[in-house]
Amino acid sequence: MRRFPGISAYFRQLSTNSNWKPMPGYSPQQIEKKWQAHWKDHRTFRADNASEKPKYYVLDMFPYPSGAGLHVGHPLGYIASDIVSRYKRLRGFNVLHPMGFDSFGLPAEQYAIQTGQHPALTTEQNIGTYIRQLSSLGFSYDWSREVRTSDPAYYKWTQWIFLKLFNSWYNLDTNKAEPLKTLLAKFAENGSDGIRAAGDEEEHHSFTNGQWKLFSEKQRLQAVHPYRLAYQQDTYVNWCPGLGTVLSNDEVKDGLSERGGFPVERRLMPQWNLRITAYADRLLQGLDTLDWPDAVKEMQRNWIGKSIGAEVEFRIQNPAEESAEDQQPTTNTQQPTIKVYTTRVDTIYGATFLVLAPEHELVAELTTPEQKEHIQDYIDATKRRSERDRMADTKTVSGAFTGSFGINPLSGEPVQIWIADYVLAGYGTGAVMAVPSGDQRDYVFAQHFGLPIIAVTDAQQIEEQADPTKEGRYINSELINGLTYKEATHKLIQHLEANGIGKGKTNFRIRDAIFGRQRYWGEPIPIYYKDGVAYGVAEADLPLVLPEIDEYKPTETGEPPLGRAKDWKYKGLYDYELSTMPGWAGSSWYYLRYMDPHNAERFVGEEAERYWQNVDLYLGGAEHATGHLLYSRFWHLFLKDLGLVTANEPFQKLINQGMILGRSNFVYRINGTNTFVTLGKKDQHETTALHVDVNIVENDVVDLEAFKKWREEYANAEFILEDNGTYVCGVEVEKMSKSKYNVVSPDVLIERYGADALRLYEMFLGPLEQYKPWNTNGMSGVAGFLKKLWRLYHPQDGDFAVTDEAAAPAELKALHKAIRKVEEDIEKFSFNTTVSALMITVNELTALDCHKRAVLEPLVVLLSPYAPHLAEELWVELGHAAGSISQAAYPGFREEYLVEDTVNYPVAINGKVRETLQFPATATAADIEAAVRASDFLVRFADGKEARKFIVVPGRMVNVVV
RNA sequence: GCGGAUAUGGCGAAAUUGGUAGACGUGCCAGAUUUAGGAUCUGGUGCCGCAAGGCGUGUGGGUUCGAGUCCCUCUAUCCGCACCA
Repeated sequence: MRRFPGISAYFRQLSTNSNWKPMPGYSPQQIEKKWQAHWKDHRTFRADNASEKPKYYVLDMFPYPSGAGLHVGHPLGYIASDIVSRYKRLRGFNVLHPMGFDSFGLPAEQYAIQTGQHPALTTEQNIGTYIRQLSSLGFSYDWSREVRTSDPAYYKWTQWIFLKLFNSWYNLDTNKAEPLKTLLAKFAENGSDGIRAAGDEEEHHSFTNGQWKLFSEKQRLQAVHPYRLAYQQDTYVNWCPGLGTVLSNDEVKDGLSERGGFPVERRLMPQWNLRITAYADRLLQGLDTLDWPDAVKEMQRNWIGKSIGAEVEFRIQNPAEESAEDQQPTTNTQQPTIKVYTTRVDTIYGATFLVLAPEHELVAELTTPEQKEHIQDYIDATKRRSERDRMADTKTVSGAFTGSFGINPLSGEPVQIWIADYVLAGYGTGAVMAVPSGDQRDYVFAQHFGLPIIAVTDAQQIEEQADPTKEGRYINSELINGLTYKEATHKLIQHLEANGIGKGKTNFRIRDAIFGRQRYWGEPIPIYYKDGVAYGVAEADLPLVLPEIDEYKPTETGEPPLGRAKDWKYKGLYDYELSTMPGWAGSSWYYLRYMDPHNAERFVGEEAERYWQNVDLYLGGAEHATGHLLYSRFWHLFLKDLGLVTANEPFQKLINQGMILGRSNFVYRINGTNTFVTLGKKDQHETTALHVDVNIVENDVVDLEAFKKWREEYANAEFILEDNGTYVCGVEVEKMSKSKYNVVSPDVLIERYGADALRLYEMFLGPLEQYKPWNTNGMSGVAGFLKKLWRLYHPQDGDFAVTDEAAAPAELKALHKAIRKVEEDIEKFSFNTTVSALMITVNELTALDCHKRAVLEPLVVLLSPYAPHLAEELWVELGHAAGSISQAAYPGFREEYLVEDTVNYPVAINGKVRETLQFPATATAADIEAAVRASDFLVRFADGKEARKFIVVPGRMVNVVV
């Protein structure tokens, strides 16, 4: 075989051969289709549920299949997870890497309302598009495990878990969820006495075991209901009239629905809830065990919002007492007290008034006749203000005096009782003791309404604003004067508890999760009503299949769409619950179903669950921080309590991939004309910037012919060009969206450069977790890298020509540098530097003109997670079986190849580099010091001064301190 | 207001974790080859300067022989929460 040096082969062929063909080269389009088909036909990436190998579970947050398909931003995380999967397979792990679809959701239903097309149909089509696009990227998913949340075989188990929640209660003594039968046993034995359960204590009625025995079935169920972990209750909800459904807090942004942007209002409605509050503390504790981004953990901590403080009861002063001057608080009277919650009980002597939420139940009772009209006006005004206004307006001070007084339980002083909307009904007790000296809101309120402000520590500076400091010693505080914060808090809580006027108390901000949507396209809640009481559908009757209806709107009477289902009754007798589950129901446990997706007997087989346990690496967007990621943890903890899962947490390591932003291009139309002026000259005219489709722009230069064809109105457009005759666009980075014409489709890029190039480029773009702009220009760089790589294996005429010669030291060094770097970086999930390392290696090997198997075979293995199609192709050309590269041995690096013969040492005086000296790599620090001392280096630069010390950094540099 | 992040060439970025800042890629400049090139190859490219040299990692300070990296200050941008007592 004759060899020509590289490129000239083409031209020789051209000139000597009249019927020349294009130079054969790397053609990803053929290679990629071939290998994708092979992987699919041979089920190359099927994972076994039993193996000698250690398991590794890599999961992407599964997508909602939207109609628009994927743009280049979507696959970013999928590419990273696929690289990890393939890498871990090479490192000897049994890898579970599945994909599925979160296929219930609002867009398909909105589309159905508009067009009458069944959401199942739309969803099915969209999933088809997604699978085609995902497959064309060459992901190593085990497609046999695909799940879809809208599949009855899947949501059967979503409903099953709901019923488990419905049939469980949370025992605070054992600190875990238990089946209701343990509760029923307690009722039968001691009645409701001594039961400590999660939930609203006021809803838990008290009865004796004797009464329990006499209860009817209905009475029993009613008594049990408030203990259930899935329960129905009148709840203030975010009602969205535009969508005709309630939304969870994380589906509401700035008072508008996240989907659709419709206004949202507060409304009291009967709702199904999940008692996530029972798990608040455990959800908080568990965060410490997780390898998650700090931002997400912190968001969850804030969302849970644990605060440690105290509840204090303020007695209400009788009108009669006012004159009687009865200084001895009589605790035996049954008169109502006002319970407040505070995290700063130490400041109680500074509590100079009380503020209740306008919705507080005692407001009516406390309002004196003189104040009645005033208070009613205030309450009405509050109601009129939407939630949104209330949030936006935190500056205005407003409130109203009830006319009544309470008594500060420690100072004994009477304090005015006010209402104000800065106090929230839903948090704590809906009432606060106002300490103007220590809390800025109270301070502003006190100033505005002329209420007293009393300093409580000697360190407080309160002339202009409240001072919440915990420094200093207490003053004006009889019982705790002279004490520090810690001592005072401790002493006060003891005092309160001893006198029955308060107690230490921990509060959480997190609310129970509302679990019903008045919508069609979701899992039916498996509940039916008999005699006005909710019953769970029997397990044997699951799944409760979503019935067909004629229209996807609410009924004329305002019932949810399921009210339209004909003859839809349990056992033909009982009405079903008409709301469906929220979007997050199916996604709260899908990671478990992947472990054993076809199991018809159980939500996940016991053995499969014990083997896979939980997700080792979870990739997805940060937008799910307080929604999906919290709900999943809650469900997992619950399943753990029932002994149904093994691991403590569902997702051990989490990475949030950053968004890829669009790079929008602009053209500048001179106002009132059809003339467009290039960026460089636009300042000479009055112009309007218009988005131009990035697909007809190359390196920010518009293809003017394509531009004229792009839109009819531009067909006769005229242009003022740069002096070099091109039209240059303006650039801005924005979110990718159709309306900005900056969407880049992966399909087009795969067509042109291949999936391998796209995968590499997305990783090369920058750190995975960062937001970064897309720029198609860069694609040619990685495409060039792949061509260069291909040419290492096909140095002439495009023929495969790898030799069996022994590798030279320089070649081995290039290879092993890459092996080490690639391995180090992928363990840190640093994909961009990994790709760079591969590029450098190929550049080096090209420069060395290396075509040797000893180097190129390990290189293919190294490459295979990143550019799997090309790697498979080369692997087979190297003589291996098709599809076997995923079982190849991962090359280990050998230190000895990396050792340098000589090392260049920059020699610096006082940190300033003066000269570079060369030493053998084996030289020790002492050798180098001696050599520098012996050289004329010091003589030349020391200016008569002596070297004070030598700093030799092995392999790096020498610094002489003078 | 509270919390989390980020800041390095025209652009995306790298820096063995305290040791010659700007690797790799793009873009740009020059050259080779080609009828042509959105092809391929070679060289150059942080800024100022003809050069010697000087200056350079958001700002200002500090520690150190030596700081993109550690400490303090301030600023800007992004994200999340927001009257949570």
